[in-house]
Amino acid sequence: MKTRIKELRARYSLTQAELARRVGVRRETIVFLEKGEYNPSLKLAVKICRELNTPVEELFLFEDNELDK
Amino acid sequence: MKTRIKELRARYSLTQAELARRVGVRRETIVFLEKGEYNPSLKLAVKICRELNTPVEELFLFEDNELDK
DNA sequence: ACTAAATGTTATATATTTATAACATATAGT
DNA sequence: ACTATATGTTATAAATATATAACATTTAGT
Repeated sequence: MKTRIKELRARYSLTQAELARRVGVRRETIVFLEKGEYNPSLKLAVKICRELNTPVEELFLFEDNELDK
Repeated sequence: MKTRIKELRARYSLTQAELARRVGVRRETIVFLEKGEYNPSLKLAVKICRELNTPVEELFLFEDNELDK
């Protein structure tokens, strides 16, 4: 999974720490998410989307073969 | 969290078992999701959305106070 | 070059999702 | 009423997200 969190976060001049604080997780969690190293809960994903004013499908990008099985 | 999975699933005449099969989880997982009893992974949420031709934000409905903290 | 702040890394613990299995109830067709 | 299929329930195990803490590296400002 790829994500545009880092890009959007920069656009709003938010630090990882500040974004983490706003959505109620640890900064390390944001680091892992930005690296695409894990698959957040839907609730966390939606919270981040709201902070970054971006729809879920635009912030989190799945390759096609990642979704079918 | 509320969800319209059950409603949309009915619209497409899919059983829980068939939807589960298509998105690669157990039927029980669909049951729990339809009851809003848990917060799926983003990947699972997106898979279900694709099967039901519905954007994430329309299939999974969070109360406002559920997201801010 | 120094400093402070931001970002990245790693290891371990805890919480929550998901799998599995077995059974119970409901619904529809005959 | 019987049967098959769909849905719901419960308990336990396994997998994975997230928390926590401590430290390392990078970046920006002075």
